[in-house]
Amino acid sequence: MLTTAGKYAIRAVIYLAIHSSPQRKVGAKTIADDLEIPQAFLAQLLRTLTVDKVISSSKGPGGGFYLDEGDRKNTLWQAILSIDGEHRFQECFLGLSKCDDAHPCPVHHMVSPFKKEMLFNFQERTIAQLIDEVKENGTVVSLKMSPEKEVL
Amino acid sequence: MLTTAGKYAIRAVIYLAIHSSPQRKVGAKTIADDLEIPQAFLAQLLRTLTVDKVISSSKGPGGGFYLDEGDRKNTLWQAILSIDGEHRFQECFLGLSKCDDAHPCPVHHMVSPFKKEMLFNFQERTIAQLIDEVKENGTVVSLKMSPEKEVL
DNA sequence: TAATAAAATGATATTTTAATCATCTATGAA
DNA sequence: TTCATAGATGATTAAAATATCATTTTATTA
Repeated sequence: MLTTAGKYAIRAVIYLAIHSSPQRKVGAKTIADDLEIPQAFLAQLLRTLTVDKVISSSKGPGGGFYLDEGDRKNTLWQAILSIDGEHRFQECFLGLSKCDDAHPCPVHHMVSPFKKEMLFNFQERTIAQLIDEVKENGTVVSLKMSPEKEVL
Repeated sequence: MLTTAGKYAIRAVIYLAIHSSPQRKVGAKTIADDLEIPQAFLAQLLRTLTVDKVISSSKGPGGGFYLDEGDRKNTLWQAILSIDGEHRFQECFLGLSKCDDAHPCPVHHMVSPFKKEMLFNFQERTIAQLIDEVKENGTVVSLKMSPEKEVL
C-alpha cells in the first residue's frame, strides 16, 4: 500500500504538524532521531516534500523544516502523492492493471469499500483536522517504531 | 500490504480453483502463461504453496498443480501466510511496531476497521465459497494483468 | 565579513525483492 | 525399461527499494 519511504513521510509530516511552526523550525536530524528514521534517507524525503509544497523549509542557522498555516490545509494524500505517487495506493489488491467495479478482480468486492473509504479520509481531512482529532480522541500518539522509548 | 509474490500466489490459487481438479492438473507453464507471471518465479511460489499444503501437485507426464476437495476448504489467508507471512499483512499502516487500539498510531482509527474486516474475509471464507460468490455475482473475473487480452 | 548551521544536491552503496537458470528427481506411458 | 514430461531444488542474476556519503549552497549571527 505504502512504501517505507511513504510511511516515513507521513510520520514526518504529522510530527511537523505537532512540533513545528514558522517560528519553531525543526532540523532533519532532530526529526530522524525522534522518529527513529535514518537521517540521510529522511532528508531526501523532506526535500521532496518541500519541492512539492507539502512542507516548508529554510536554510541556515535556526533553519529547518516546518508547516505554515497553508501547509496545514494540505492533506496526507498530498504527502502520499509526493513520495509514493498515486498508483502505489490505488492499484488493484492483486496487482491487475484493469480492476474496477465494472471489471473486478476476484477480491475486488472484499477490498474496494475499504480502499474508497480510506482514500476519502486521506483526501478530505486536512493535516490540521487530523491533529485536532488526535488530540480530541486523547489517543496516545507514538510516532516511534520501537515501543520502549516513546517520545510523544 | 502484499508483495508481488503474494499477489501472484493468490491469483494462482484462484486460477487453480477455477481450472483444476484432481483429474485436471495444470502445469506451472500454463498458469504462468495465462496469468502473465514469470514462469520460474511462479514455479517457486507453487512449490512453497505445495509444501505448505495450500495446493497439491504431482510430478511426471499428466502431472501438475491442482486443488483437491480438502484444498478448497482452505482460505486465501493460508496462501498469504505461506508466501508473505502474517506480518506483511498485519503490520501498522505507518510501520510502527506497536500500534493497536490501546496505542494507536495517528491514522489507526482511520485504517483499523477496514483491516479487521478484510482480515476476517480472508480468514473466514474458503476458496470454494469465494469461487461460488464470484460466479453468483456474475462478475467478469480476469486474472491477467494487462487489459487487452483477457482469458476468463 | 567570517564562521557556522542547516538544507540542497548528486553520487554511491547496501539490502531486499523479483526473476532466471541449470540440474536433479519422480512419474506415467510407449 | 526407456523416454518424455513435469515438478523439486539450489544457485545465480537483475532490479528496485532503502540507506549512506561527500560536497555545495544558503542564511543567520557574532
